[in-house]
Amino acid sequence: MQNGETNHKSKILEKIYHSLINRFGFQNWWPGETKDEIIIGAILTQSVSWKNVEKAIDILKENKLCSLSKLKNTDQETIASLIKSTLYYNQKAKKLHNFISHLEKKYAGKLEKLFALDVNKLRAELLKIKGIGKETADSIILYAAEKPIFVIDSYTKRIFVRLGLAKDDWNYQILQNFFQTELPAKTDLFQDFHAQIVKLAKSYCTKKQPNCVNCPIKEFCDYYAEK
DNA sequence: ATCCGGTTCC
DNA sequence: GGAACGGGAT
Repeated sequence: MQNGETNHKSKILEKIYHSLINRFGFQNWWPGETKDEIIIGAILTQSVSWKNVEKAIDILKENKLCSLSKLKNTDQETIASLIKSTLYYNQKAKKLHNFISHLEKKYAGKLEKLFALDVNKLRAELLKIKGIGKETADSIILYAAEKPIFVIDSYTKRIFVRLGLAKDDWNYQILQNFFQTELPAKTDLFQDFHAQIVKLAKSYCTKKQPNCVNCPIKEFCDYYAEK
């Protein structure tokens, strides 16, 4: 049985999530896209907005190159030239190749083989690839492999520090443990919760001049209470 | 702590 | 036209 404190936080998280859903509706993230596209998107979106990524994905699609097998046979310079909109295009072209060659070497190029690993092994495996950090690994696991792991990003940290549920010095791992301790390990829930967080961060809980008055979860928020 | 180096918002 | 955006490697 859980102690009172843990149970209390679970309840608050649950209320927060339902308030978000009530305002924004269920966020159907990465619907209808292939696993390849999700992985490519997860790498390309590092440190840039999704707008930049969409442009690059569209161009890759126009060139019939938006799959891992196609990118495998495309040289880095060509890939880089097509994904210019994602800022660090040379690095990212290399990262895409790193992912693909790791998959080739250890999993016969088959995602199903890689994704057959359990969550922890899969994460460790992804983190071996140069260019795949925690957030990218977890995004791939949650949205492409469809296994329950809670994705942390700077939005998550900003929101939950403002709420008063997290401390400013919590690192990625501590933050992730917090969510995974307090929430049931459901893929659907983790996928949508993260999407709701992104939605809130962009629409209300912005870095500068957040729109607290109209925020759907202001009633739970220390930051709002202190204003 | 700095590099990477396009796009968006003011 | 300049700041802000913000993940990963080193």
